[in-house]
Amino acid sequence: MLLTRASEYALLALDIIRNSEKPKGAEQLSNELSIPKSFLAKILQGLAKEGILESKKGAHGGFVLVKKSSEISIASIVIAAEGKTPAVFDCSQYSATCPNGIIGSCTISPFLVTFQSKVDTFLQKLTLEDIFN
Amino acid sequence: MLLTRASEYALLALDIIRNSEKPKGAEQLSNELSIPKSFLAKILQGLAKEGILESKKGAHGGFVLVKKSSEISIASIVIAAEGKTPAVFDCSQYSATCPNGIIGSCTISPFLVTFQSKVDTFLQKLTLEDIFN
DNA sequence: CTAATTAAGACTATTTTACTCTAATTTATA
DNA sequence: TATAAATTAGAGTAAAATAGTCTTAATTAG
Repeated sequence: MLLTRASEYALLALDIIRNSEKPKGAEQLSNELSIPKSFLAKILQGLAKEGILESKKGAHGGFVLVKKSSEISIASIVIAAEGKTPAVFDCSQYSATCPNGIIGSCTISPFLVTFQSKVDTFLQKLTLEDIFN
Repeated sequence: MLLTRASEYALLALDIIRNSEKPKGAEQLSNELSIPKSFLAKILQGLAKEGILESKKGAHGGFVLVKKSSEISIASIVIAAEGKTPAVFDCSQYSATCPNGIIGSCTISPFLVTFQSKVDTFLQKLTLEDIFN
């Protein structure tokens, strides 16, 4: 799977947050979505670090969107949620056992690069607004 | 990751097989590629079951291509190697814990369907010949 | 002050991936 | 026909990634 539950939860939460006037707390979101609170909280922290959400601490705190939905790419959300770009196939993690010995120089490398860039482009062009309208 | 090592090994092996006149054995392929023999053998068995390779048992046996490179889609190879279509995000495996309760009816479903179909189309249109030429 | 909330990070459980191992079957060829 | 070279099938295992939990600290509205 290219995406994990982190991306799923991030997108589901962002859809609620963008439709809310007031900050939404992690607990409230986890209840509305029926997903684990501590896991969601961590994902939301990641989105805040990447500047997608603003987090407000303390009573009546929570998370709010920083930018307009149309200015937030799905790529940026997924990267923030997963902690890395979603990889079609990650050669680098196998560097020690790469059959060819040299990452990026094997016969399938051109295919992988093309495939990855198709995925990247698709996610970069799509915005939060696009997918919920 | 969308693809696993099974797809990587399948593609690397197919590139050698298609350039060979005689059947190529699993052992020979695993030596040439420096990848584990028993794992590769299992992957090749999968390709044979799906009709991508023909397997010849016994002495001087091995694997040969059944069709022309230009008639073998990357999609069919990956499905044979992985045992399933590579999924962008697999809701069904989470059916018990789907936040929405009903698979395929949540707010992100349209996005996932579109994304998946982009990936499927890309892999279906590409052939073995395409990626090695 | 205090209750509500996020922040950070260590920890754990579950699932998937990436294999291995063994025993059986098939077949070219000597 | 015996034998060595090969695939076949399936159970088993080790390592890594995923999907969480838990605890403690920091912040802030009222």
